[in-house]
Amino acid sequence: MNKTVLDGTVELEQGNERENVNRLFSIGDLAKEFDVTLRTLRFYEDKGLLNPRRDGMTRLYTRRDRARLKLVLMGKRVGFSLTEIHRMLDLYDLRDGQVTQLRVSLERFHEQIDVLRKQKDDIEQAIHDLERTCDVVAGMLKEREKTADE
Amino acid sequence: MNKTVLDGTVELEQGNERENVNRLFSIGDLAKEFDVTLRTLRFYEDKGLLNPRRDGMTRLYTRRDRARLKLVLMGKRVGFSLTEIHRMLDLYDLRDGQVTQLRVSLERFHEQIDVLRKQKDDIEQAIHDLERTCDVVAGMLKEREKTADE
DNA sequence: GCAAAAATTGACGTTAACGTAATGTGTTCA
DNA sequence: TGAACACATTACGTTAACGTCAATTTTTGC
Repeated sequence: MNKTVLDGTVELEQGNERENVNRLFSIGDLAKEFDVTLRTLRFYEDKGLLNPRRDGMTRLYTRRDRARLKLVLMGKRVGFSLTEIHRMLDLYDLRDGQVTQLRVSLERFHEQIDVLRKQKDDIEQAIHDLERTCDVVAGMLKEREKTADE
Repeated sequence: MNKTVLDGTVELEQGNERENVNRLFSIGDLAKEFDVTLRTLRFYEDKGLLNPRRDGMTRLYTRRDRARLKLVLMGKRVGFSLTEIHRMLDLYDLRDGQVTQLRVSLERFHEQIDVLRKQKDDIEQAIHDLERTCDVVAGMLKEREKTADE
């Protein structure tokens, strides 16, 4: 069986590299891997999106933290705010159960899809307008060049 | 022949309501018509997006100002920043220009179209991602409901 | 001719998502 | 052993696009 999808990615459970499962990441590791700054990671922690362990003062990120980070970045890519992402992560964390929670987040996703679709339509409209404008300008150019030639 | 497209809208030239062509709008008129606040209109002016005449202190918006406002709001709708909109308005204003100017603005338009196309692609990608996620969550829901029934 | 409605100009406030010092601690390694 | 790193905290700065008073005029309706 696969590991839970809600950790961000579907990964096959395999026995090899057993150590790797418990691997810990430094803040720099994650920063490099996901191309974000240290500040960003600390900021996300501040906002409750991540909560790595500590070795003294130093942050130690587990594989689970890494997965959450992936989700955060994915959420951002598709246009969610950090606050929205936070709520969704909370939902994910209630993974021992509630069907209703899953329903809620599913609905959210669909709403967001609608938003994106509308944005897409608007952009298509804008492209269309600009193309038409281009036609007009091109026409003007032709005329100018013609009368200039005569 | 139609009025220039570069005013933002193509409107048929008709003789009726001759006065209407020179009609002036108060700041409140436009605010109501486009559902923006007075602050917004003054802000846009501050940013050089609009420049209504004055009757003493009071702003008077011409039909042209109104058309520009339309463009601004349309630009915002499709996700442009005010700065980008500003640049585009500048281009629109080059309409009595020389051939070379026309060429330049034509090129800018094409660049802008490319930008829009890329944005559109990004959004489409995001939509796909979200749809896939929806599938996954929907699948989980099915499972939960099933095991709950047993 | 006067109160109410509409406009005016400041100027500080707000939210999101970090950036950017400034300063300090702990480890490494040539 | 000391210069270079990686990490830490604190805290003010930034950008966009307005919101929100406040304190005054101006304009309009009756």
